[in-house]
Amino acid sequence: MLLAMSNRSNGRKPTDSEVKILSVIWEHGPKTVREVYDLMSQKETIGYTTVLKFMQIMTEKGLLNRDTSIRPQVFSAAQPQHQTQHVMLRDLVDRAFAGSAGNLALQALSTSRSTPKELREIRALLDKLEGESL
Amino acid sequence: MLLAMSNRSNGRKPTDSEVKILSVIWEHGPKTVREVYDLMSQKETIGYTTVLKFMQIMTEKGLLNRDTSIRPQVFSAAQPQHQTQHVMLRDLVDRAFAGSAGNLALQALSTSRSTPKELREIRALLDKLEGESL
DNA sequence: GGGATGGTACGAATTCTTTCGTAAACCTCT
DNA sequence: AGAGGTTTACGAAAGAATTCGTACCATCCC
Repeated sequence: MLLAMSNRSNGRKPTDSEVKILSVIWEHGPKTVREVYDLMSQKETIGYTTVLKFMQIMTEKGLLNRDTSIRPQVFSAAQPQHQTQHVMLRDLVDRAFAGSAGNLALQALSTSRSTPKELREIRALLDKLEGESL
Repeated sequence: MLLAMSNRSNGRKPTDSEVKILSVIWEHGPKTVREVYDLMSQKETIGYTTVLKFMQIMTEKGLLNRDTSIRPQVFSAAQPQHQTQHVMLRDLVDRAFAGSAGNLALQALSTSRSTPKELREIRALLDKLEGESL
């Protein structure tokens, strides 16, 4: 049986800004607002309270969890990275690739370099998928 | 040598609504506003003038071309489908997959069924890519 | 030609996203 | 305890994207 959706975020894809913040946390682990701000401002100009506001909104939406027991509050991703990626991928596949994930994968591989390791992993997955469909 | 970008659209990714309209035209070929509207309203509730407005904006942005010589004007995609897909893919890879297209492809394949034909094509592409990197 | 029908342009309201100022709350240090 | 610095909450402005009403224009048919 399915779990009721805990809040309005789960099915809905995060906005561009939300993904930027999630990326920081995915890469560096749970962080305070200031830490996220410091990391983000290396790459772009953004205000501290802007980052704060996003993280508050994301907490409301259920994209982030926060530990309010300690003082600079620490925020972590509420959903596993792969799950959020999956939501975004599905959205893109449906909207722009007529539902064909295979076609999307094909384009992704053909238009940008991948590492040999990734290529091996994909081949292994392919072996597995084709094995299943016999 | 490179062509100057004809307008502000080319590097910028289309909005969600714009992609919906592009998808219709990609799938069915050049269409009038009414035709696009008819196709879209099968799947969702949307007003005729809303669709019209989008198609006008998209024409300004250079996403669509229109033939004004005939009366119900016919709109066609100004960019090849794969190019627009590429822009969106790159955006997603950069924002949510830390730049790794291979990782994106892997997720796309593992989370949704692909047809045997697609799998064969991907394998062929893999062969080609790995051949190159020797 | 003139009214009916359908197409096109325009402008504006609405909603969602992004941005940040300001002030209140909290913590540290003396 | 209180000053000074940092963190958090709040609200609202600015900007984008979406939506549609209304009015103007073209075409078709009598």
